[in-house]
This record gives sequence, C-alpha cells and structure tokens, in this order.
Amino acid sequence: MSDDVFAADGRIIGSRALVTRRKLLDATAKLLQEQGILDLRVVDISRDVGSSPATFYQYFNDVDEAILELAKEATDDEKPLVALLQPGWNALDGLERAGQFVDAYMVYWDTHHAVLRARNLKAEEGNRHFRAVRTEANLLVMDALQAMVTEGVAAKRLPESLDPFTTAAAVVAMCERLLAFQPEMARRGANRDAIRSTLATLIYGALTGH
Amino acid sequence: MSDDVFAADGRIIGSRALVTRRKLLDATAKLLQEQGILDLRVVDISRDVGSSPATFYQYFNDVDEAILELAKEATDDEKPLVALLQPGWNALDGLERAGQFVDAYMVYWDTHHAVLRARNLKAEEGNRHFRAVRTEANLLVMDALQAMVTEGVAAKRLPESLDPFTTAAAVVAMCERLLAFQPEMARRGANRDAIRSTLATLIYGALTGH
DNA sequence: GACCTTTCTGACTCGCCGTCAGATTTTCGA
DNA sequence: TCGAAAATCTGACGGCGAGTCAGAAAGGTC
Repeated sequence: MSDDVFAADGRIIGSRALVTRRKLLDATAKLLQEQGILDLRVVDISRDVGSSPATFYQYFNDVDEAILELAKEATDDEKPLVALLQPGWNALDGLERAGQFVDAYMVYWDTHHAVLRARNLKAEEGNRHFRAVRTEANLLVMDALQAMVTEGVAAKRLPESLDPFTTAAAVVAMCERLLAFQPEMARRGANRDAIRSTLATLIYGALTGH
Repeated sequence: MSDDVFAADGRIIGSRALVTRRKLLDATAKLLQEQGILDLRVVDISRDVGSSPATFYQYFNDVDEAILELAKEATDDEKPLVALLQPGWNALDGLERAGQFVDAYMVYWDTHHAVLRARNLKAEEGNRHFRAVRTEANLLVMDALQAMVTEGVAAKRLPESLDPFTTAAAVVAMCERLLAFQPEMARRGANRDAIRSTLATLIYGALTGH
C-alpha cells in the first residue's frame, strides 16, 4: 500500500501537482459549502483556483470524484466517535454517555455538513462509490451500536423483537436526519438543546432499555 | 378555489391538453422508477409519450415541476396513515398498533418510493417547493405523533427530556430511512420482518415509554 | 367550408462538459 | 549554466441536452 496520489489518467503525480490538486479539493469544499452541490460547476472550481477547466480534469474524472475524495477525508474524523460507544452503559451514567456521544456527533456534523450532505445525496441517487463510502462511515458507528444492542438483548434488558443491526441503523438515521434538519427544526421551535436531549434520551432508551 | 389545471404560461387548458399532461406525468413517474432521477431527461419523457420536448415545456417549466406534481399526488395517499396514530396506546395493544402503523407505512412507501426519494432528494438539495411538500407530508404524521408524545410526557410515562416535536421527527426519520435503505439492509441480513418488528418496537417505546 | 382557438413541433441558440494537441514550466544530467 | 526530457497546464473545440419561438396542425363553431 502506497501513499502515492494518482492523476485521472493513472500516472503518479509530483509535488507541484499535489499542491494544485489540493487547491482544487479545497475550492470544491468551499464552493460546496457556499453555493450547494447543484450549482457546483467545474468552471467555477477552476476559476476559483485560477486555472483552466482542463486542469481540473487532469486530477479528477468529474466533480463527483473530487467530492468523493472529500467524503473519504471526512470519514477519518468519524472514527473517534466509536470510542464513545462502549458497552456497559447503565442506569446511572447511560444518559450522560448518550449525551456525550450526541455532542461529539454534532461537532462532527457541524464540521463536515456540506460534504456529508453531498455524500448522502449522491449515495441516495444510487452512485455506488458514494454508497460505499457512506456505508463504510455508517458501519463504523453501527458496529459499535449493534454490539451494545446485542448485549442488551442477551441480558434481557431489551426485547428480542429488536434486530441489533436494524436498531443501529435506526439510531444513525435519527442522528443524521435530525442534524440535517436542524435549521428547519429550529424554525418550528426545536432548538439545538431540544434536539440534543431528545436524541440522547431516545438513544439511551434504544440501547439500554431503560 | 378551482380545479382548473394551468399550462406553464398560466392559461387554463382544455380536455385534450389535460390528457397530454397526464401522459407526460405518467411517463415521468415511469422513467423516474426505471432509470432514476439522474438520467431523467426531458427528451426521454417526450419521446416516451411520442411528442416533442417543446410539448413538455407547454405544461411544465422543467422536470422538477412535473416531479413536484407527482409528489403532491403521493401526499394524498399518506393522509390515511394518520388515523392509525390516535393517542391511547397501552401496554396491551400498543405494540400491535405500532406494527399496524409500520405495515401501512411500508405499503405507502412501496407504492411511491421512486417519487418520494426524488422528493426528498430535491428537498435535501434545497429546492424550496420540494421542501414545502415534504414538510407538509411529514407534518401530517408528525402532528399525530407529537400529540401522543405530549400526552405521554404529561402522564409521566415519558421523560421531560423528550421534546415532542423532535421525537416525532425522529420517528419519521427512522421510518423513512430504514425503508429507503431496505435493499442495502437486506444485503446485510436485515430482512423486511426484522425492519418491521424493530421499527414497531422502537416506535412503541418512544411513544409510550413501555 | 371559412374562421378562430387550442395544441403541437421543427429548428434554433445557449451554456456547460469533457477532450486533446500543443504550449509552458520544471527537473536534471552533463 | 545549458539543453533535453518529463511533468504540468491550457486554449480551443465538438457534443449534448435545456429551453425558446414562430408557425404548422388539429379541433371547434357558425
């Protein structure tokens, strides 16, 4: 396994090109944030770094490929979240631990929301590369969640009607959706604290049965 | 309030045009199902009904407008679901009632999944018309859910840390996401029954505290 | 069957995508 | 330092689908 970075045509690129590629990625992230994925044109990205569209195509076959790269980078920041999901939550500390997880998830989402939304959008559209990245990211957290549910079911704290994998998926679904909807929720009176405490309570309930 | 249908330029259309418009809508739904929203080109829709692209633009300003119309039609089929969400679920029948709701939701989703996914996609992309339609559809169910949570909190069956509106949003999130992910879930061992029973259990728990 | 209204379409312009041949810059051996 | 080779960059172009519009076709009315 090497750290070499490849151009769109497969050749290994040098340090000058690496800088150009990085600039293009940063511009992509910036414009994704500013004007959304719908109006993200290769022309604009190129203009933003002061080069021609053809340069962009030296490094990426299309805009999706650049966004995919950003999505992979975002996944790295999700890994620490897993540490907050160790089995053994109890009636005393469980709710607090759930709250800590939600807090960390919120920070993660805040940092990467533009890229994560784009990733989910493309995955939803059926793009298999984005599906793979999303699944990989979700499984990070879901594996840990699943283990907690399995333990809860084994200890008879949770009903057998809960499928551990599906429950884990449901928890991730709640987290992602509520955070993605945050602005709309706020407009209807559910502020960040309400989302935080509700999410923590629901997760605590789903994972421990308390 | 009239039932008149308008062309893209605002004039009221007659019966012949109404038929053409309907054909265009049906073709849009069909192609949306068959080839996804990404490859949905006006040229194809026109060809499918045997007319020219210009005809399409007589009735819709763009493809989105046609999909939006389909999304509105889908919302009508969601209304009956509300009847299944009356307060008063108890420890005896609650789980069964939750199961009935999930069943009905699954049928609804199966019927309209192509359009609903497209609607959510566009809403997610920030299109305000699709946001409005999605919000309207979600609020149908969420209002009922919210009432049940409010009642549960008032009766001390549910903790005060649950914000009723956010909880309702979380329930809708679980339902939509798990159904949208159904094929991917199945590939990982969670079949329809697992999804059904898990969803019913989680909803029952979130709404009644049992 | 002449005239008016509604509906439909061929043909066009426009803008962005993605390519490619060749220009420019950098590297490196002598 | 020089010149050739490699790496990187770009101007200019072909292609495709979106959306427009003037006028053709169809249908209705007297």
